[in-house]
Amino acid sequence: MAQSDTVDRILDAAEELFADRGFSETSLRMITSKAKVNLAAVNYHFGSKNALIHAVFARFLTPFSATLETAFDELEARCDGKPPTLNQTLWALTESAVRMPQRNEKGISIFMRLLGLAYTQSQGHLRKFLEQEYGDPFSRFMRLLKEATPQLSSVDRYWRIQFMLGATAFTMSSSDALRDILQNKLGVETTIQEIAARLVPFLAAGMQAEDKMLIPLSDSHAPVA
Amino acid sequence: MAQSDTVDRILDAAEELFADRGFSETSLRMITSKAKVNLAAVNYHFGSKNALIHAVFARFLTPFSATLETAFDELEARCDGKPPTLNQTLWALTESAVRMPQRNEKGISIFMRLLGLAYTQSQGHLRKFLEQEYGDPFSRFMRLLKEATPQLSSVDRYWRIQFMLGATAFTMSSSDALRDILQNKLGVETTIQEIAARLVPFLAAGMQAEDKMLIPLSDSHAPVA
DNA sequence: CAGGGCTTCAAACGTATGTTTCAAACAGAC
DNA sequence: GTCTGTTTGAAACATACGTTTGAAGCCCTG
Repeated sequence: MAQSDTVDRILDAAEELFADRGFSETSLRMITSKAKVNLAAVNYHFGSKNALIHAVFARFLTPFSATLETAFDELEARCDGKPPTLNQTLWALTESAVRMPQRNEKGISIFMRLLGLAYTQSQGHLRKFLEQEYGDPFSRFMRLLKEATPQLSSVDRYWRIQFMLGATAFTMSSSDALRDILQNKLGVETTIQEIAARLVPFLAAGMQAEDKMLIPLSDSHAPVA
Repeated sequence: MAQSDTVDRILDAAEELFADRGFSETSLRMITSKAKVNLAAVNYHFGSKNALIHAVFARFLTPFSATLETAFDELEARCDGKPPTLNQTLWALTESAVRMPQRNEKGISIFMRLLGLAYTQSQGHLRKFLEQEYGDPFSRFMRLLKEATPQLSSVDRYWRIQFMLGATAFTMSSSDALRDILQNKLGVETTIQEIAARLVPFLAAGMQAEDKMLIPLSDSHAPVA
């Protein structure tokens, strides 16, 4: 450790605590004591708690978005001209995520949980930050999805993308807990790769569902009270 | 207003603020000032902030779980003997939710968001409360899902249920924001009923997806770093 | 109208938070 | 070794929080 590793220790501790407890519920004192650094170190190195949150995301998202862009480049080159299929697009994303160099065994699942929290907790500053810094690869992914599902109307596609995001973020964000439950109930071990292998076909099938299911909701029974 | 409506005003304000900002991010002072009641009223009427959170959930969930049990009763009666199909089960749940008497125009979507938050934010006390008070209808729903998908292995079913929960909780939990985006981008209004009408076929299709997609993830490219 | 149980109110309490301060410790260059 | 800029340290700051207090107000019964 030629130069101080204070910054990394703070990031490690913050990442884990944020993932476990959310942003507002994690205090700087928890972070600094877990990281075994002085309380003031966060404000010294990052400026503020919000800036620390941004840094936690940036440490993962910056290399990830680069990997993702490369994967999309390769995919589009391989398909030259023709738009990639839905499955190809989803797998490009999934593989990029799974193949990211991971800091520890928790790796990707911690980060999925953080992404889920970012989407869920209102935290306006985070939303703005992510949009600003990583809007491009996201837009590109959206464009690929659009080209892969030309049969869908814009509105249908929009909602189904939200459903995919939800299933993914939610599952990955609690995958540790879910894996534990599965382990206890059915005695089965599950890797994050296996979860992805189950998730992608689920998403693809939902995305390509045929019917819109226009059964009127409000008229099928007499209204209540 | 024969007797004071303080309790209801607090519940209304809390419900909306919790849905907008989350639990930790909503202070009692925000709630009481929005409800135009004294700060101490919350602790007087409910005992604590956590108890207020429980009360907000109970006000909706108690009648809802009753409605849901009835819907399941009717469904099982209609199918006498044979297990209800996946679509029937999902629609029984959805209709019960949509047909709940609603306090205002936001109605169900506020509550969906709250349910999503309950699942997402760690809030141990809430988890415990919900499990204890409303675990039965939830277990019944799970049993129906199991009987409706006998072709799935326990493990597959387990994960796909998680995917469904995720898509639902996530979408509902941010449905206001999503609707706003849709409104701005495509100029489309969307009701919660329409979202449900799009979500259910997505879930059903995903739940019944054929293949397990056993493409090995790690071998399709050279590993990174 | 007098009394008593609810309910409201303003104020304060203790605690926890994010942030700032400023002196001490440290590093590398000369 | 001394100096300079960077990093750490203990302590304090101001603020916001959930909760408690005790007096005042209210409404109904007798």
